[in-house]
Amino acid sequence: MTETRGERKERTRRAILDAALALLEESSLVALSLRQVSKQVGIVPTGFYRHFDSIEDLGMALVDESFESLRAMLRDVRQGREGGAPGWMDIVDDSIGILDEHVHRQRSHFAFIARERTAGPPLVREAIRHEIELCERELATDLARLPGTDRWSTEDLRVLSGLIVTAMVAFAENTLHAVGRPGAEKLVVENARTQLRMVLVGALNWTSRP
Amino acid sequence: MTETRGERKERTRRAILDAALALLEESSLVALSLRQVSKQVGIVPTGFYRHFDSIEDLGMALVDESFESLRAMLRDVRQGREGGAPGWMDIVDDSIGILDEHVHRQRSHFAFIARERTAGPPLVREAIRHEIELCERELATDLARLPGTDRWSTEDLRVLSGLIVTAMVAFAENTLHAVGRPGAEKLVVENARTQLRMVLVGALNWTSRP
DNA sequence: TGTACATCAGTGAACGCGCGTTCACTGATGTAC
DNA sequence: TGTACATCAGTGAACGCGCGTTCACTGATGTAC
Repeated sequence: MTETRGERKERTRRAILDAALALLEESSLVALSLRQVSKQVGIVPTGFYRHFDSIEDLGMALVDESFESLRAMLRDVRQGREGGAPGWMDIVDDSIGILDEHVHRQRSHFAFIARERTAGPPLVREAIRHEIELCERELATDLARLPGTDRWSTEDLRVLSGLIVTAMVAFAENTLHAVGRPGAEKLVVENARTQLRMVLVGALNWTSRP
Repeated sequence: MTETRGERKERTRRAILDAALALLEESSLVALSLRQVSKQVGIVPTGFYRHFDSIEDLGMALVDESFESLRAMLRDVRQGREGGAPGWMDIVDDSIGILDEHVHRQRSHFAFIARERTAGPPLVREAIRHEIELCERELATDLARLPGTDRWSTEDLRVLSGLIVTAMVAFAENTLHAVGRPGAEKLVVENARTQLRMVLVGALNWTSRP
């Protein structure tokens, strides 16, 4: 034997998560059955319970790992910005490029979040909402560190972050919808780029009320 | 008899739509069963087929009537702007106020669209996407009529419309989430107001590339 | 190293339930004459 | 106005199916001595 019992169990767990992610590109958590997932994995339905209490429980695990990979991407975005002080517009272009690439590489994770954000079981919806709020907060902190934001109140920085995150969520959704149609994909990227530039022009000309 | 057969049929159809809307505040189309709806209406399951071919068909009818009422609201927004030339910021305040009121009055319609936009059956998703795109186009036309947009390319006007519509969709979703918590509701409105102002500051300082 | 026992991932049968859909029907409403 | 027939919204029984969950199980892996 080259594999311990724990490793084998982890492999099955992974297979369940992957099977669910694949099925969830077409369906939604609330319409996904434990038997569909088990069948896809190649285990008997009752075997599912060795790994998760319910489909909703599995959904929570998917939220965790989706945002783990998203956070890794956001670190990339920040890191790409360190050393050197590129212009605002370069930041926009780089960030959108990285997000675009990440959506393609983690397509099923983004499809999952986009869908369950509004349609998932209440606990899953709440977890996703919470994670997105954390992203907004982190973005606000980042923005506060950039030069030129001294005239901004903390409140306005958070509002701006909310706007940017909303636009980026929409960008990710549009990218998913355009996947496989190169012309459409390029248009979606251009669209997001311009939108973010518009928001930044607004930001640079903004002064928080006293 | 005071009611014709056609009137009675229409009344049942209306009851089915209303029952579905009520159930869909909690659930999603793909998890909604014909039997749940029939039970709520008080007819036998097979009676459903006299009015709709399937749950998906019922969903398409709900998309139609949701956007019909949304369009009525957008007419209000435009009308409120006629006669007199209020400042940009007044337009923002008025528009958000009207949208906010409408979301409250047609809560179930908005909840339906928010959910099925990403989670519905493919045909329903496509129909909603199409309707939202129409809204973007109409907004672009409206913006083109306003003074100060002469330096804008047609393309940039559409991109700006997309950004505004995205922000308004997010606003409607946030409002739904905040319903019943007055403090949160007020915050959501303030948030949307500020975001739209930021976008407009960006717009007023924007010049399309030659 | 060998043995005896414990753990536990995955099995397989069985259950009651809600599902969509079929079909033949009923009886009030509508229409033609 | 009265009669004979057509329409059709809603009924009710029946079907086969996939569902989540229970339970007792198997047999390979892990552990204690």
